Amino acid sequence: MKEGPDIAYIAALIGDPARANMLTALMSGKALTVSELAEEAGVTIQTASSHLSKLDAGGLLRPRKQGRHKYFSLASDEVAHVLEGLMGLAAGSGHLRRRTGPKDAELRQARVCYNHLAGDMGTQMFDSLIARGHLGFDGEQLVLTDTGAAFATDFEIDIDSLRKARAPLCRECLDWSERRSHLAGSLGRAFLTRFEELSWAKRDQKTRVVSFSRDGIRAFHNLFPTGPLPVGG
Amino acid sequence: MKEGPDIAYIAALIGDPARANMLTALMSGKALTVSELAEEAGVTIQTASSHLSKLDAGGLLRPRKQGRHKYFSLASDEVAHVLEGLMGLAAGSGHLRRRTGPKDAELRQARVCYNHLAGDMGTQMFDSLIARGHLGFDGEQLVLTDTGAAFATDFEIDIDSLRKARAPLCRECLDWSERRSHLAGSLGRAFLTRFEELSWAKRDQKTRVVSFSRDGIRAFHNLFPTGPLPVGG
DNA sequence: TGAATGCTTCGACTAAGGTCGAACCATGAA
DNA sequence: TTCATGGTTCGACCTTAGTCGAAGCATTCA
Repeated sequence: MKEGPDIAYIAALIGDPARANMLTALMSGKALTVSELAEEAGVTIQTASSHLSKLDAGGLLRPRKQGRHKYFSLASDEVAHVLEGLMGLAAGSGHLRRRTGPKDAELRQARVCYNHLAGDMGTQMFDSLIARGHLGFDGEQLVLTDTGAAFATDFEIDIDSLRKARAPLCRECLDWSERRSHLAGSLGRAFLTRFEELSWAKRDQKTRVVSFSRDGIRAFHNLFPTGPLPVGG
Repeated sequence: MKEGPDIAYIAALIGDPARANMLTALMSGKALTVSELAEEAGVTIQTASSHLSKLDAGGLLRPRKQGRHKYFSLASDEVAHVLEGLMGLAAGSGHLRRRTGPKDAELRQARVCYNHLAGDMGTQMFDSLIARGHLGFDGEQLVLTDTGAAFATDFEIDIDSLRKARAPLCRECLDWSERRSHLAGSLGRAFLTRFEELSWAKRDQKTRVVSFSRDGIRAFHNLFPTGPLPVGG
């Protein structure tokens, strides 16, 4: 009995535990099959199939058929963005899903948040970029400075083509585990991609954990120092 | 069975139609009593009370007692932001709640979106500010330019004190009815407040409709022209 | 053609939770 | 105190929808 978009319909879609698990899994940015998502959600394949068709009907997913597999990914950045926001609210109200096993600690250290780096290392990177003046705020809006553009270019990230794309270059993303910001947007993704290219880190396929090698960690801290600035730095 | 925040819990809270109606009503930014929210949601007071205590437990609301009334408002900007996002997804997937009555048209023209102006006039204002160079993008990040700051100051908006506050100055907000951007953030609110101060517009108490007077519309279009720019403009 | 794999559909069961009437508390006014 | 009003709590009802077994398509491979 009212005006406006049916927010309850979408929220109810996300509000089922099994479906929420699937969506969370898809936050990694990867496309997953029905059976993988069933496993992820802890339900049988039949139920998963039913859930996925509902999510699809709600426009939250993008399905693709390949042979006898059916792959699902999130429909858009907007969907991912809303999910991020919900995670923030859930973490804020102290509703963590569970705190079992070692995976949780790893997740807090470094994980993928829709293709960019989140967790402790994500916020470290963010803080360092801010401290060096590579990122700045214009009235709380996150912007890439000139030195920041040069820095990224040095790291072999093609800023110009990122700027041309429709997607936001840099966005601030609130980290649910740290309750602090990290870098999202196409630049955030580009950084993570470079880390993988350089074999500094690789993503776990199933858990969103990002594991850095020893050399990777060293190089990372070298590139994104967090200590006191050197004079003139 | 997983890591991370319990997104399903929050989404399920929003996912009930009655609760979603209440939250939508609170998007006006006003604090409402239990009975008002019950009316808004179309349920009895008992059920409303039960819903509200759940929403409160989930950290989505901020309750305040005054005498024998109990007022609820949204807990934070973050909550409003997530709700906006959900509206965008719902509108995008074509799930409008209903299209009855004249209210819907009025809502599309001008409405309140958590204290800033949305709808057709909201996007007009946004487009005009962009076209005049008062707002700009830094890699798709919305920023207020120097001329924009001067423009706002001329309109008797105290930019400096807005900048000092924690809240973002200007944010891009995707409009569910227009599928285009309008201006959110503290600057967006300041503009709407000025419109009311100048009696250009006033808000309907119950429906989020913002109705402009004839003079108000004229002044608005004068201030935010959308046609071709005058030479040298 | 047949077998195996991946996914969908159907139907029946079950549990969760939204709903309201009725009674109960709290505040404020007379 | 007594009454009226605003909210909350309790209990019973009942719809909704998540769940899985079983059967049915579709695709690939031998």
